[in-house]
Amino acid sequence: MQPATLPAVPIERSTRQRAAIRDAIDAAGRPLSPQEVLASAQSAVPGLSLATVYRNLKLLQSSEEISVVTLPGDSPRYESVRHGHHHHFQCMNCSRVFDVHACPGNLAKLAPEGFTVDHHELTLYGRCAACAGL
Amino acid sequence: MQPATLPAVPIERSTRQRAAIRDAIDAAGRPLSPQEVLASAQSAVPGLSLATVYRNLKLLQSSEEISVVTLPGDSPRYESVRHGHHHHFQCMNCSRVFDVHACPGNLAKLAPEGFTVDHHELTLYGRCAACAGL
DNA sequence: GTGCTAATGCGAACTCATTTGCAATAGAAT
DNA sequence: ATTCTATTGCAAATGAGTTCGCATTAGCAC
Repeated sequence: MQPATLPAVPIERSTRQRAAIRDAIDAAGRPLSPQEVLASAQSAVPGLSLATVYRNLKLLQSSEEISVVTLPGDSPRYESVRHGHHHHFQCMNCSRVFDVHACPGNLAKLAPEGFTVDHHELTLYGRCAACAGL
Repeated sequence: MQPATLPAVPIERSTRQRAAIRDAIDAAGRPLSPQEVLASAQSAVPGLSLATVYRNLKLLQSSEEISVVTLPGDSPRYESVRHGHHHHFQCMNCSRVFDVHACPGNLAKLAPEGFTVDHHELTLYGRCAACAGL
């Protein structure tokens, strides 16, 4: 099930924490888990807490700056909404998730008779460039 | 991450409960959640408990009779190993999962340079035949 | 600078799927 | 029928991820 898009709600104030979280996600170029966001944003704001990461992930979704990426059997990742339609690759060694800017397309015809297809998710599994030799 | 295939372990005894669980999954023709397995198998064994469903799902995996289906952002489903390589469709209305016996194929080339692709998962989302009109 | 209150950090609390301890039940070999 | 122990049902316990209460801090409008 895909999360319904929340109505865009303005964010009241700008804080160092929020900026660090937003920057971490924008800079990553791949979907980050809350833990990865925390680790990355803590280099800008050392005292940053995981609760604040979660609160801001929710706010940034509401303000339509980031979107959720759910992969099979794994907890959600977050990425900038800038990336258009694309898919994901998960490394079987390091578990990191990468963007795949390609799409087989025209998948609606794969569905059984009488089914309507709204969207799709494709996940590739294998070794990322860094883990390929291991 | 894909679960490693466990070494096949023989099941010791045959019980009404296990037979009902196996039958429910074989008859479904689509991946069932533990709750769905419970509901279906309870028509054969009214007193069946969810703990027994979980225990048998694990056993039937070990004996390589069923396999796990993990969908983005949802808990695992189970299906008979008989089905070969295929994909899934999840209804956005009733959340049920159906098999899609088709595959876009040749997805390895979608991955970034230096990445190796081992396997893939594709999930279609939309309305199943029963929910299409709603 | 002052005041208002959104936002934060902390730890406790919660959710929900799954697992486990234990006494009772029931396959199946004898 | 007897025995051995795998299996079951129940309820309590787990575990990972996420949320919440509350006192404190810090944007930002004035």
